[in-house]
Amino acid sequence: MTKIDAARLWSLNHRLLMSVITTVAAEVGALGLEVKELFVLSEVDEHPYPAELAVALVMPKPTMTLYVKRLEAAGFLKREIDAADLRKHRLVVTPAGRKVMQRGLTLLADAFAARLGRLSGGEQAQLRGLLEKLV
Amino acid sequence: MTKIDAARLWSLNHRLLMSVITTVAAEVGALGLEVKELFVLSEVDEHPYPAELAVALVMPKPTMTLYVKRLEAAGFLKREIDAADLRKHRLVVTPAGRKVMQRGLTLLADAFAARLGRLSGGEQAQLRGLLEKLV
DNA sequence: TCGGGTTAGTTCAGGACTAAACCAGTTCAA
DNA sequence: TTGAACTGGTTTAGTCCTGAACTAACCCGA
Repeated sequence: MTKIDAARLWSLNHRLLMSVITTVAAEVGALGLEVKELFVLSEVDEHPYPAELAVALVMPKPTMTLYVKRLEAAGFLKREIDAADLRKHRLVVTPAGRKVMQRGLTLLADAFAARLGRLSGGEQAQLRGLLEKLV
Repeated sequence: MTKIDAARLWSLNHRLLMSVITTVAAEVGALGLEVKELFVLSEVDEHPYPAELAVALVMPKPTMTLYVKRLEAAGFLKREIDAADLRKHRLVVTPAGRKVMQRGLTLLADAFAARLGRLSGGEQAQLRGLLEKLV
């Protein structure tokens, strides 16, 4: 694979993602959160602190502060002070948050699945395996 | 593949792209353009009008106006009025623009290739085939 | 040849994002 | 047990981006 081909590949991938985001934006918005907020919410279980989330999702800390604040205001998230380290804000997804999260992820997955539908089951598994090696 | 798995797959992919962007941002910036500007520039040959570019790259028209303006100011792009339709601005990549574009794409491709290096040649070909079916 | 509907591109105002600076709590060497 | 260096998180201030509204040019039917 030549270098320019790799760039082309990258570009293809980027366009795919942007396109999927814009198609679900309206429906996800109806749930009361933005697509990016949905991504944050969906990683809280795995990375329950803002700083960890920022690293995991490749975004600056102040941005994460903002998202957490919004999600908390919307009642999708709660903060608790970590007894072991008083600087840390342990994040907990509320029941309402969990419900919205699952609906949102379903919407997103449906839109992506509409694209994935062009692939066979075996190909989907392949793709997953390849991406996991890359990240 | 369940619905949540599809969302997970999407998330993996997104993270990969963001991560690659941030790693090349500094080097590409040294060339005198932003990563997103590079993407615009690289599609000008194929889509020589701002409106077409906006659709192709999945971004709003006002944003495209801004990028074209910057690229033009930097001397990487020229506008010509289309004789057949006076509303249209036909875009032409200048020699300087072409040089920067190739260097930028190489940087991007190298960064992506560094990730791709984790895959065998056969796997890379697989990935390419899968993504092309998806877009 | 008029005029309603459409498209290309821009402007502007307001919202989204983030770099820099900051405060508070933790850690650890002296 | 200090205090210097570090980490978690927020605030501020300013930049970047985009939805809405606009102008100019095109198209086409009556």
